[in-house]
Amino acid sequence: MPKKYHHGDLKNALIKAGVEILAKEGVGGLSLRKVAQRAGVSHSAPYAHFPDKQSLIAAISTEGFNQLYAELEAAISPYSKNPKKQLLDGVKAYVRFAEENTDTFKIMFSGILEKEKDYPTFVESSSKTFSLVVMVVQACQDIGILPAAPADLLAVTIWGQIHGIVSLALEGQVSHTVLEQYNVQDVVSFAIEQMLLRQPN
Amino acid sequence: MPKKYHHGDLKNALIKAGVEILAKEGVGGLSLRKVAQRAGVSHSAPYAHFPDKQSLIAAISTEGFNQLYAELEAAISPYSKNPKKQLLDGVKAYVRFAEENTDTFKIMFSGILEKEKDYPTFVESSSKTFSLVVMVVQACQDIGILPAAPADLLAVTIWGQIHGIVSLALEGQVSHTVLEQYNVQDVVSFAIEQMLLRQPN
DNA sequence: GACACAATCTTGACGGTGTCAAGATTTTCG
DNA sequence: CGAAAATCTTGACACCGTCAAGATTGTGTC
Repeated sequence: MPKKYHHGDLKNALIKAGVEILAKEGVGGLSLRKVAQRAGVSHSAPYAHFPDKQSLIAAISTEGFNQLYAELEAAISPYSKNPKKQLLDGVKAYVRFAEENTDTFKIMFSGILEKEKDYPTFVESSSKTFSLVVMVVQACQDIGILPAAPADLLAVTIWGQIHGIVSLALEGQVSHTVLEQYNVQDVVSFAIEQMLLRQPN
Repeated sequence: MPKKYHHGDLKNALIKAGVEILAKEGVGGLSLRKVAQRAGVSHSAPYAHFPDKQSLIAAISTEGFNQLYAELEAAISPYSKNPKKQLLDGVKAYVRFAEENTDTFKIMFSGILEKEKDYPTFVESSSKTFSLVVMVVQACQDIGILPAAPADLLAVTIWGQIHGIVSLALEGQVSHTVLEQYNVQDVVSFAIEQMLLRQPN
């Protein structure tokens, strides 16, 4: 429980302010000075907690991955005995997260953060999330609805597919021919069904 | 053939300068003023040809899509009687383009351009490229190596998959578990093979 | 409890950025 | 040839990330 001591616990307030600005003004509107102002401190107060803007972005992205992890976890955990539902619901949760947090999603995946591997907590949050995907994929392989293959390789394939469709849709790259008839969730559901093996029942 | 009249044909020189800066300094290093300087004109000369920075970015992205289209076309056209090879080689060309033009690729797909639909030539170039994918997918369906489904829907699925894997890899999001053992081309090839139907021979 | 030290925050400055207005120069065209 | 339009320069503005110097507040030690 962080108590206020000087002005409050800035670090987190700055991250929160960043997320809010991101949601309100988009990636282009995110500046250190605006974040500082929204947190009620002067323009270079953030430098007591983040060495530069990239660092703040890394923190916001990390927060995003933590939230994504939590939502995936929540979508998956009720069905530990039903891997197929885990896969379908997990994917739905992923799409929902991207749609509801468009700009956080962008900042997490669109290369705005330039040297990801310099931020260990970011790397950890992101690979923890990936390991969730691997687990579900593995469970699906065990019951024979996904083909036999290295689980991490297959996981990249599946995650990549969902991620790619969502990204293209977010970019408005898909709209004309397809998205007028289907929405993103539908396209993604279709994609996953294509990957599932026919059950030999 | 654009002749020099005042200082040369700026518009194109600016686009070219932009691509070069992009390749040399990355997305973060791209500024209107640097572009102008590299083209040998003063800092606000670009405003005679582009209303704002977004417009220049749109032009660079459009150029990128034209190049991508050309490379896909070149990879595909020799095999008009072999859709499977068209699909595999097209995908390889896509990955190669992303790897060789990392930052142009980013600018094309990473939401840096904020209102794509305001730039008709951009929309046209991008959807022309998409239509190539649809064509190949349709040809593959005709010979029964891809499942029956609306061609554009299936095309989004496949393009999305390739695009997602490439994006995640470019972001360094995949490295730890997978990319140490496989490279991007391998992962993508694996993904495509998963989608192909077993021939009933 | 006092005091030195460290953490936190403010103020002010620097160069770089996108954009606009005013004016200079050049091309185009009637 | 001359007027009008296109092109480019100069200069200014607000905003940005970042740094240095100093003020303020909390922490740990005797």
